[in-house]
Amino acid sequence: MRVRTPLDLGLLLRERRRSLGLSQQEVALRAGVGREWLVSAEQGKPRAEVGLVLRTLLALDLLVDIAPKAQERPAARPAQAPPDAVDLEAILRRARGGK
Amino acid sequence: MRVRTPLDLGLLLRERRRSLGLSQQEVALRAGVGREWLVSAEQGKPRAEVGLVLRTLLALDLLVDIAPKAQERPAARPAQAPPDAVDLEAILRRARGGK
DNA sequence: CCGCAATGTCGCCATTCGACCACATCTTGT
DNA sequence: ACAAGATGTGGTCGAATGGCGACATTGCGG
Repeated sequence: MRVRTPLDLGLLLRERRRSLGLSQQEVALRAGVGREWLVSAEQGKPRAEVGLVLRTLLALDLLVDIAPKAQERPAARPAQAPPDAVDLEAILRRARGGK
Repeated sequence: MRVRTPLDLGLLLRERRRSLGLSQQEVALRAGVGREWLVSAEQGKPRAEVGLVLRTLLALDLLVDIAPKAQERPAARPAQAPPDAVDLEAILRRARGGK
């Protein structure tokens, strides 16, 4: 599922927990968080700590994948090669500072 | 990229920002967070707020996908159909309480 | 060599978090 | 009807958050 907001996250958590037939108590225990925390997390609390969130997802056997948005539509082939489509500065900067 | 811990998240954020040739300042501005926050987020702060994290990912055009861990290896086809593979209770519970 | 932008730290401070306990509902099974 | 479990809510309390301003470094460009 695609997650864009804390709300999405909450719904996902709840649905997954249910589909596994677990109680909030059990999940909270496994994830090492308070039951009350889980309650608000499932309700989409935006200020929950990422650490706890990740632990919870893990406890539910959920994998998190993050990737760059697919390239903006190629628009049926670019007419002329965009002259300054590339940010030279950026590339150089990256090359220098690059790991 | 697969994200399992706040550390992974931090590295991802940093790498992505760099590959886009943006400064922390710019990203922070776009995401609506403090620059200092971004600094620690990129360093893997475990207690950062999910809300801010999601906003930042969005500001970097990153998509978050969460899905159940791939089924445990089918082990070359399960010998006999697992008698109690399904948790009846869970299913019932779900059916009742279901949205 | 100087200056500047980028990155990291630090302290201040009002706000909020998260664990825990107690209660209030609801639902379900007996 | 009653006991038991799940889920939500409210309050307490110590601890940490995130934004901001001020600096310290570093690296590069001119």
